[in-house]
Amino acid sequence: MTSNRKPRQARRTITCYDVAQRAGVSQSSVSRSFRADGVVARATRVRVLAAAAELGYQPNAFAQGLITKRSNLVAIILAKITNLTYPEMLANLTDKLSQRGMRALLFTLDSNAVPTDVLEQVWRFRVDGAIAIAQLTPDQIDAFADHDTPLVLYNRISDRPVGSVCCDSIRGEAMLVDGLLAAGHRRIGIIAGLEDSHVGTERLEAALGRLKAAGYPVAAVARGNYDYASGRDALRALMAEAGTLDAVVCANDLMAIGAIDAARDMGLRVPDDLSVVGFDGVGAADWTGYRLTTIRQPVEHMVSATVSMLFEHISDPDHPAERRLFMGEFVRGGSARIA
Amino acid sequence: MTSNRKPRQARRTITCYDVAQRAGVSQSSVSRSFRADGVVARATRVRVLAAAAELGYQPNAFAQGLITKRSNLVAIILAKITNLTYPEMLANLTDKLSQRGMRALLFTLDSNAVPTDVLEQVWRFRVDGAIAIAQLTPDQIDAFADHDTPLVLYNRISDRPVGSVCCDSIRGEAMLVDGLLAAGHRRIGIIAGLEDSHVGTERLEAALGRLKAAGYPVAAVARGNYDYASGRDALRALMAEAGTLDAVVCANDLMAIGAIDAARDMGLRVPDDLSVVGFDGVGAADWTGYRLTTIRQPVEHMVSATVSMLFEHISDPDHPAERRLFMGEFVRGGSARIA
DNA sequence: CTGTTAGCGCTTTCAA
DNA sequence: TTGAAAGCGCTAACAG
Repeated sequence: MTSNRKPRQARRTITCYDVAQRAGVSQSSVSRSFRADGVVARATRVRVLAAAAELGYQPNAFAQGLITKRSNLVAIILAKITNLTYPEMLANLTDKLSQRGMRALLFTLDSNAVPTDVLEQVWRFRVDGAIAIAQLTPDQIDAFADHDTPLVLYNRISDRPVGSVCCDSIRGEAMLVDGLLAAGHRRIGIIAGLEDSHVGTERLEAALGRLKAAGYPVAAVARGNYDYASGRDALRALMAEAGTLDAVVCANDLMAIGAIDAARDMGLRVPDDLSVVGFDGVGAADWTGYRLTTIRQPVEHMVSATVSMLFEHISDPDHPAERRLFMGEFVRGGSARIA
Repeated sequence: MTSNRKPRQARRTITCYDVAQRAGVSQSSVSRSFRADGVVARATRVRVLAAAAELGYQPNAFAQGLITKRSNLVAIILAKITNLTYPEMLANLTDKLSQRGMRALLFTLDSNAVPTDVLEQVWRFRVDGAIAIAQLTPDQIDAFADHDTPLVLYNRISDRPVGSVCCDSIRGEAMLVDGLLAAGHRRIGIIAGLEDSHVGTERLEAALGRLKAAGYPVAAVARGNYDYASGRDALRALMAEAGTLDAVVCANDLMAIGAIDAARDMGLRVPDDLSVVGFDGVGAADWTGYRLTTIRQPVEHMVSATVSMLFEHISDPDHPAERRLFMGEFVRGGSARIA
């Protein structure tokens, strides 16, 4: 009585030797047939590809990577995936990467900071490049240079020499604040983002500066963490502090939406009693319940730019670090009285 | 005059031989020191690790994978990333995977169907397992078996033997429909999802069946594609077709929110004039502007189950296919008159 | 406990 | 245009 257990690994892993044998060529011809630039007779390639198809052969990316020293992997280091503009961004990104033959190795982070063990994994996989949507320390950025790994920051900058693609917070906030002032708003509050985030501080500074320059300094400032509930809470705090307010400038759309709901809860009409503006242009900003006045980030273009920039660095390691700053699109919406 | 161009690759890639030399041990001792189960004298390991740290050495995952035949990679095949419950899910997923030493190789898809070239890449990278949040054909599922690659479906099922983790649409819809009926609703419309999606058909069937069984067949059905705008449009179509309606059952929250906004646009009060229920329990469902009555998927538990199941298959290839069905949580909300 | 040795599956000279 | 041969950086027997 023999056991019934069917043998594991009956189907031995198929290598290029199997294909070579079946096609009646050498193993190196198989290799050549699979590379676009491989020098092979057309007939040979056809025969090899046919044999490969019959066998269900796929080249082993690990063996390839080991010898060519190209992994065809790009690390995506993503903080706080809850931001509603990220899903769109991520899909776009993996799409653009795969168009260039690259796969996305995804790392998500709880916080904005990047733990060491994440970078350790990045090094182990010898990624060809990395895109960070998270805050890297200067040392960490230098580590990328040390590892000859091109890096591009998305909506972040650094004083280290590193490429970055951002949406212009300063001009965006300026448009918003100027519009509010021009429409006669005078007592303006701000719901700021986190202190440890680049856009957080930049958007706050921009709004503050613009208000001050106009001679109508900010009436009150509250901080949120970019989510809906924090926007709601921040609005209440703001009203409690300032007593009355004409308008509120929010560091992102989600908090702006929270602020609108809080204002309505307090019996305020938006925009009649209170104007609210956001930033980002997420999907929900368009909903008829909010029709948010905001700055829409040109996500597609920014992602394209990020990927192009990364590839420039991959193909030319001496390519100088560059910053690309995209202007956001003003979305009039209906949540603010703006001329 | 020598050129100033600093030599590329000055910093030759560091291998375990470099570490071995520096630590004064053999190369295999370096290898052992880096594996948790490696048999080495404590002192040796300390010396090796110190040398490695000084040199900035990290084991090459490709060389490791080539020889061990374990890539430590899990493919995540994700359709339609726009669904608002996915960001939460994705972050959760990569997190749980990395706790088990696995990295996420992310593939995003435009449609619900999975193109061949995506699977081709999955094979090339010899992933240790895969999680599909996308519709695979029976043949494609068989291909995973042929490649000895464990697979778990998330919120999808198949008649092929494959593991899956789902939220119970049938009992969820039943709770919703029963609640509506018990509260006296009689003319009930449905906004269904796409026909090619598993939850789409299942939720529709469940709601239809429950209504029919109760003796109050559906008043009207419209289809949407799960996004906000399609929910809005579907509600208008529904009202045009049915004339008047007590309640609308929507296949997901985003469409339910669109439906609420459309109803309000038509001057209907929710829930006084029209009850609206959704499904999923996304973040926006909680917003005070909507307070959606819905079924919340236990995303965290579902993700945990998915990852556990995947690892059971990875560690025991003979582990039988299993379906795990999680009950969603009824969220009373305020968008429906339910006892 | 440690070193030696033989590959993992592929790319890439180098000759033929 | 093709094949032979030498590794890429590592793991895993196998002796010692």
